[in-house]
Amino acid sequence: MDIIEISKVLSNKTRLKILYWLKSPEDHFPFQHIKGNFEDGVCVQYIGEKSGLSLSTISHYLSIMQRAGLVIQSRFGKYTYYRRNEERIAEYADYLKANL
Amino acid sequence: MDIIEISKVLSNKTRLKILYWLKSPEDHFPFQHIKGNFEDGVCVQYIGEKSGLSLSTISHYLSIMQRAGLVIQSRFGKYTYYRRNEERIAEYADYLKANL
DNA sequence: ATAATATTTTGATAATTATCGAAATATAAA
DNA sequence: TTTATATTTCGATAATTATCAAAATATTAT
Repeated sequence: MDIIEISKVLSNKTRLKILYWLKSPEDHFPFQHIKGNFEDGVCVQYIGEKSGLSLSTISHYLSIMQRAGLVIQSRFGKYTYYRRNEERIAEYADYLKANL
Repeated sequence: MDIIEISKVLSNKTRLKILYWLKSPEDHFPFQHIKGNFEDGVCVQYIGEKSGLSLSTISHYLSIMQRAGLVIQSRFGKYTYYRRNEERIAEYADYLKANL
């Protein structure tokens, strides 16, 4: 469990918001083409639009979030979906509680 | 509970070490002048020496750690002691568990 | 009062992170 | 197989953080 890597991810307002939005995508992302449910998460475009930052920035954010283990990426055709990695997120909080 | 502020503090190896050392000062700081116990924590010099960084850097680190609520400062004469703020630290982990 | 010691603050530069637009990839659609 | 769309990667610059040495403060000891 890399506290430094995860803390860096959490040191940014937009990344925290992304994590929050992905808790309940139905409430935060109005519609999505193709896959009607949110099982696999939300695609990069939508997250980008909602964030107000450029897609390249958001793509980069999501990749460091995934490297840190906080989200899970899955690609379907030309779309990339991201969803929370609930296990890891809970694990991190537990780890801090026990070791910080 | 400011996740960003606290995460920034935790995004640094030396600051994490300080938090760790302060868990059991007796094990990490061999002796201390004047106050024989560690009730009030450890003084800046010792933390500085152990860290290998300059005192000005460590003083600055400790002040942002205190601003974030993770340590408690107390001054006695010309010495400043720092100790962990266990309540806040535990609170933070709980907060992440519930809200991240 | 003066000198010595501990800590903090300031000012500077190096290193890292944020962020964009453009270019490159990947894949689907025509 | 060209074209259009989604995403990622690259290259650049702005903003923030890291870190030091020197100067300024605080307080004790002479």
